Amino acid sequence: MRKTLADTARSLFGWDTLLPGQRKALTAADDGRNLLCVLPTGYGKSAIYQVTAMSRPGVAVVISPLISLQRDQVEAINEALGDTRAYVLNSAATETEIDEAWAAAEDDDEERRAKFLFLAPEQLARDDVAERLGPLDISVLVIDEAHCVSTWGHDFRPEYLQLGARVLQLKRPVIALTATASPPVRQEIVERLRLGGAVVVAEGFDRPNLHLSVEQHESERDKRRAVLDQVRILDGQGLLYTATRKETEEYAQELQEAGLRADAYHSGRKKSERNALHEAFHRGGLDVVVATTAFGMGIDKPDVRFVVHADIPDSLDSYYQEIGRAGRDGEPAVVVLHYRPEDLGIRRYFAAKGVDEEGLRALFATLRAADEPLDSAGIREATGVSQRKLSDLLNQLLEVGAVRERNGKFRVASSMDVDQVIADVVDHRKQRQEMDRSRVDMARQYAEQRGCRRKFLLGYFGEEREDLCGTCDNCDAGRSAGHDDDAGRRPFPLQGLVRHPEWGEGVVMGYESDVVTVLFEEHGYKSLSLPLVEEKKLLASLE
DNA sequence: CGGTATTGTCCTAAGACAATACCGGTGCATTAGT
Repeated sequence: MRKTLADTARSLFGWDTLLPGQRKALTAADDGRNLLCVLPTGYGKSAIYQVTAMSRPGVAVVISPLISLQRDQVEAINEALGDTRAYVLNSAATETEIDEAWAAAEDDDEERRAKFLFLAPEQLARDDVAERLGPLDISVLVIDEAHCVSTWGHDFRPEYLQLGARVLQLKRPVIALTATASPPVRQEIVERLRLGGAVVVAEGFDRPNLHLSVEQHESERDKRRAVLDQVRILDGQGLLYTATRKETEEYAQELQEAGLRADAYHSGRKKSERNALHEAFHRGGLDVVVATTAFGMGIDKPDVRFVVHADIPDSLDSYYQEIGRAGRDGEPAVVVLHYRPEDLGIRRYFAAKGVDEEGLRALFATLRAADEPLDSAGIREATGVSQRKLSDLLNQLLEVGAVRERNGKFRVASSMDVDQVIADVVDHRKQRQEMDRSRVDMARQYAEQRGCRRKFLLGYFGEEREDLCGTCDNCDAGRSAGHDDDAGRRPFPLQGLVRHPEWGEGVVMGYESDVVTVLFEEHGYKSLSLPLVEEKKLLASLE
């Protein structure tokens, strides 16, 4: 380890020794390599980019998804440094604050110059912001919560998919950070962010202090009663996740009536109420927060004693992230999923997204009619669509190769037929939907799992584990051992490449009993019966 | 896709059941109107 890095780590964070993952990550960053860190919260992820930024000249540009997180991080950094060197650029900042941030970033004096500039991807997507950042001495480009590229970029926050273009423009090394990313999500992050030659550091998925279990229910009524009874008796503070806002309110009310300090959290509540709830939960003033997926990022309360799900999440990526908020102090914590197969419906519904054919045609026509490549401001002027909508449409056209981007300017790829483009986009959407639904299927497999749940979960994240965990419901009941007995038959290596006559190429993700799960690039996760695979020679190894 | 609320149907009437409509998650930024 280079002396300066070790010194910075010690003086800034009091780290005398570095964990292996930190050492590897810091060394790669110090060498100017692109870096993707998949490390659990509490592992010191933020410190990795902060140490890197402090040990070299220039300003670190940090992309962070939530304005409230940006503010918290800026305050934490400035307090640690005893000086104002971190700034935000977002819509919540006043004009004066934004002017100050730019002035600090552009300051000639290295001693006074900003060391950190926090912004949301929507800001970086703006042409004027990118142009102003261009000439700056940027030390490193940081993408925090990088899994958002994959989970939000495709529809919800399309500017996440445009980060890759900015990475190429700014030509600076990137540090991407996340606490959760299964192997295919890692691959997508690296590809979308254009992290050529990236060093991937992924460690510490197992959380042995979390006890995992699933309770299956026949009717909605039975499930509700079981969830309420359970949350009532669980010790300590915890989280109850539900699929809808309405459910959060209903559960919260019932729990209040049962005498618990409970409150509902979802994005429909007022900012002030959300902040108050956050604060109350942190200082121990609430027994349980009943929440949608809105509650999560930025929570680092160490002593969350339970995470109960009243509805199954849309993927194991989400599930792992949500249960990962329990037991960060290393003390035992309880993790329970209440499952009804019917609950998968709403997840499949959310996984379906339509295509705005009219919008695509209009945008394509505008680009085709232009004499020269247009930037997004130019396109908006010509079409009148919002930045958000434009980003979404552009993503879809870029994805199928109908439009090309260079230095923030867009042009139509030559000789593309409009109807063909639309058909391609629709095709792509279908593929994406198939992938998302297959992720729901993997969550279902976890719920219906009869073997060791931890083994299954870790396998999903690419961590093979031989022994049974002994701290899940199936291990407790002695089911796991019998179930995984014949796990010896493994005709294809884990993570090995295979080909299926219908689904094409895929990667072997795991074995369970006599079923092999393969992730196909274009069709998502598929589980195949091994006897059938062998009889019909359905998979060919490409190793 | 499934749950829930609303409307429709049966015809002695009221209430039971069926058919139908509607709704559902994440946040940035921006803007209109107090």
